[in-house]
Amino acid sequence: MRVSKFFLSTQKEAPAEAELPSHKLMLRAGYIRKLASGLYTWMPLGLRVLRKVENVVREEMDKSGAIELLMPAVQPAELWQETGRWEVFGPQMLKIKDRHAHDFCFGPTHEEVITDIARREIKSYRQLPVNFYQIQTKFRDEVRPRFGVMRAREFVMKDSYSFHSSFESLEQTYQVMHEAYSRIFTRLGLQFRAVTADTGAIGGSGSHEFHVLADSGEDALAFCPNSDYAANVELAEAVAPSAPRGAVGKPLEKVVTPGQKTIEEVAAFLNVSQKEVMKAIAVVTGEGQFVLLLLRGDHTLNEIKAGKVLGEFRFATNDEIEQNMGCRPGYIGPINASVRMLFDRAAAAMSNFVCGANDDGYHHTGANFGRDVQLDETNVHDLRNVVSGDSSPDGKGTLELCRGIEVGHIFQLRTKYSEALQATFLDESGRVQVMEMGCYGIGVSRIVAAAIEQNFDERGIALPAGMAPFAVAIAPIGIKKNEAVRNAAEQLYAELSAAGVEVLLDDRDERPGVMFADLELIGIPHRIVIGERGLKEGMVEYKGRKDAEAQQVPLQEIAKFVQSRVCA
RNA sequence: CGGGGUGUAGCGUAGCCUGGUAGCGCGCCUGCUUUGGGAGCAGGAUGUCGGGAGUUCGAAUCUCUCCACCCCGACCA
Repeated sequence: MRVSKFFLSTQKEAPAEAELPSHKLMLRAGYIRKLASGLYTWMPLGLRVLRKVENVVREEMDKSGAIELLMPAVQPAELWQETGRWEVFGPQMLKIKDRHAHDFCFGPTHEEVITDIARREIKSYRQLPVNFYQIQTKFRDEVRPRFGVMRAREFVMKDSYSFHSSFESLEQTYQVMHEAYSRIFTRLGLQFRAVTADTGAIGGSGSHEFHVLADSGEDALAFCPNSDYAANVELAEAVAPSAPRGAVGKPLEKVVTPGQKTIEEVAAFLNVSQKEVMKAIAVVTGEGQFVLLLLRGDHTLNEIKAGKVLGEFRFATNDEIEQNMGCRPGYIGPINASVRMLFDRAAAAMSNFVCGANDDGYHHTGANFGRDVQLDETNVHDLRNVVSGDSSPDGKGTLELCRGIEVGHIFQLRTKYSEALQATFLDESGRVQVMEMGCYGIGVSRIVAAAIEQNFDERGIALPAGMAPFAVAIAPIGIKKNEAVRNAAEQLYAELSAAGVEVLLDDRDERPGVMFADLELIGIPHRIVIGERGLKEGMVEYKGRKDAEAQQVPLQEIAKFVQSRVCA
């Protein structure tokens, strides 16, 4: 491709709207342009990158035995009503009406449609297992789209759905997909980690998320460096402290703590560590029950874990706290509280601790279970987020935390959708059985942003070879004026093109600095500079995008030289 | 949806407090010069100052209102 025949649109300064490096760079490099919040045009350059990702995904899916199809983006309400998700999915689903006022949605996902296909097409165990996939545009009306295509409303997703005659078969395909996903992210040159994940509302027995590791990631991940334990912090188990609870050593005292409401303030005021303060969080369940959740002061509540114990819940309002506790938030505590209380495992192991006295402006010190607070073991649960240094649930060391961008998620759906939509088949003995299902998603467009988040420097995008928009760029200096330069550039361009290398010839006759800056910004992995100076010696210059220094290569050898690097 | 913030040329911004001719850098167009790290000189084009209403002799500036966008929280690939 010649730059003069292509469409580059680079900018020196990033629009003020962008925050993340990947978002800024994608805008500056002309990969994407925003149409509206969460809606982006993939410009020619960015589209090439998106297609690279799609192709790797497609190849590996095909290799794994999955079969590609393409479902409509617009789906009728009836199907969603059958599974009950028309209401459940909520405002995240873009609902539309056609000219006959019939309800449709722009598909946020395709379980309903594919299960409808399965129930119509699959009659016999002989047709199972089967794994369908598509690469397609989804729309989810995100509460807060952000970070460019990282969390867009319209995005490209690879979604696949497998159908099985038995759970064992589902587990097998699940494993195959796990391996296929690992190959995909490896081939794309990404640092990633697979973690066990919360299945959320989808349910089922197993779920893994694939995360591209990046400090800007929205998810916190816990992993054990000594074993293969890795889990989303949403799910990672905080095991009970191994040390037994300390002995009662102090008398209970009520101390004045005027204006000291937060754990930080109270700990500093009383000159104790936050670990010695008990945190009380007031919530109200879906049934309207007021509940106090007790955690160690330095820990944070894991709302998903709490939800598993309580069901639906929300944080209590200040008025509700005053009504139930007789004091303002900031001073609530477990002593003499006549409300339901749930203790985190670590909180239950505290002794001689500080807690709110349920009296405005007062806390207790020297509080202890048994003497001051009755502890029923059935009220002790894992309620908190794990922190770095916690024991690994597999007992093989301590946990570390890192951040990740979720780019893939695989689920064992079991029969949730097949049952609702009556996707059944006849087994070997002629009995009607409900199909087992798995589903597997990859955020294709998100991968582009995540990859840039992991591969950039102060000069711009430095994508791994497998994703770069072009493999090689030729930058001839003074192409219009200098015939030798022009000929050498044209010849090399023809030679590399003929060899099947994706090569970009910068024939704009720009100044060197402009070409270099653009080629580095847009993320071309290999650059060949052809100038009058070197040409006199029969040399051209090669520089890898991540190299510190350029090197001189004889013109005669440069094609082979660069090809070996492109393929490497 | 709650909280915070921003809207001035394609991009980045000054001006707003204290009302009076809308400015700068980059980019764009023309010409000449220049060609190994975002060139120089000269000339030029581009603004419903987010929309509407109000106050005022006069509004980018003050008031109200709507809208859009961004950031922080609950969802997800």
